Amino acid sequence: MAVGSGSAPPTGRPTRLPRSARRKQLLAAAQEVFVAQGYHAAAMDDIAERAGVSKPVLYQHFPGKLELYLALLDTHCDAIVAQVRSAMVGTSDNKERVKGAVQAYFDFVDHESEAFRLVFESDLRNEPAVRERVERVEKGCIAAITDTIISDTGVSRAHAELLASGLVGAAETAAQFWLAAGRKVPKADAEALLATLTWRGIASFPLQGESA
Amino acid sequence: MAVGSGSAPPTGRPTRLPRSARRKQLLAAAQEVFVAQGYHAAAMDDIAERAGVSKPVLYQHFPGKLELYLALLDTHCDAIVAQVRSAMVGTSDNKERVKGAVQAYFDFVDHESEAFRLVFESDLRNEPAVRERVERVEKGCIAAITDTIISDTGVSRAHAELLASGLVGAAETAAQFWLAAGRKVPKADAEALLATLTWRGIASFPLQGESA
DNA sequence: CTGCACGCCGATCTTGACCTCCACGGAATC
DNA sequence: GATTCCGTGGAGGTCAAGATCGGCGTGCAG
Repeated sequence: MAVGSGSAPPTGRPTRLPRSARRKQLLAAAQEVFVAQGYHAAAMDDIAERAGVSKPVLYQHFPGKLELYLALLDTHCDAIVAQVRSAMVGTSDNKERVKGAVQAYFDFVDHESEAFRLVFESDLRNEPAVRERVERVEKGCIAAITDTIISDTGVSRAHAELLASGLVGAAETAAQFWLAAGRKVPKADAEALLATLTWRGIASFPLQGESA
Repeated sequence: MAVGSGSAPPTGRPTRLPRSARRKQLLAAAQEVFVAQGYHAAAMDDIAERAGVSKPVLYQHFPGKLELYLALLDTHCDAIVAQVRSAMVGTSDNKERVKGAVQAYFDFVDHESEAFRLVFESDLRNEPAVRERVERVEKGCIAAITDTIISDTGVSRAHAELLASGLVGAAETAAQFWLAAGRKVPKADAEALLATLTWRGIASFPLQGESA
């Protein structure tokens, strides 16, 4: 959208650009198209046109469609995992941890570009490279929460993983639903609601341990 | 796999079949391939070969690849919604309702054919017809739970929907994770664990504010 | 016994999308 | 101010996959 020296006119000056800026612009255009159309429906022609350049330029920056998609994916995969991890290590108050993790999912989904669709709604999970990334995100988030659950409750790893996956699923699905429903509920309220739901669910599990 | 009169030999007599049986066999073969490979990666050749017939027969039974997929999808979409609905109306004990809904998801996922992937992991959400089906499942399950939440807690519809989406997401994600992890935990234990988690989460909502 | 009808298969066509080749235009240099 | 160079643009090749036509063999009616 925002190209350094204004948007590319349909026809006129071909706007020469330094390589780095061009690449960033191509990534932005690709993200818009991939998010809007999905991987398969998105054509390289569309991406090139969206960026205001021709296809060869695209292929001078990325070897192929898959690599372009993976570059985008990698950009966002780290973000959500890092946020959840940071929510875990940022405090020792478990209630705050839950709140932080829920907020991480809502922030991720609330990002204007809707880039979360690349991760949560990818139509390329069969591709091993994509599958690996997506699973790493899910596993990473679950693992972070799992460790916290284990060390604070003492339940078995298998059970802790199941609980963690449940919490992750709640946050993820609710965040997506909140967005799909048009943000009818204020973001802070939605986050608080989900945080309360998940916190009440998990809080009593420290059986004989701390009671909040 | 099991064809009425034994498996189709690689070469021999081409096993003539009545139309109805042939259709069911084609649907079964298509389901296996779609589940294993996803929609895009699945080729009509693969499906035909899996069924032991040639492509023209496939097109004599279904107008195209999309219609074949939709036929499969319709078969399974109703199942999960009906199960969740039945869990809601089958009792007035909310704890049992939660247990029943969780069990519905685990049963759905535990079905041998792994047909749940057609609904939960479809790589064709861009297709409006598919999108409509999948969203109807999600919306339907959420709606069923939402109504129960509203009538038993009195929270606003928007908030109840968010809570319901959270519960649905927890059950769905946990069930899938449980399966992906290789059923390490006995099914009944996993169901009980998730039922406890979600029940504890939702149980104290009646008459309670959100800021604990 | 013989002609007929029907379901099935091998081989083919076509579309559409990813990925490269020949002409043009501005910028730096002497 | 002319030349050379490099990046851009439109037109085309290739290939995979969905969709389809003439031949064949089997079982049945007459």
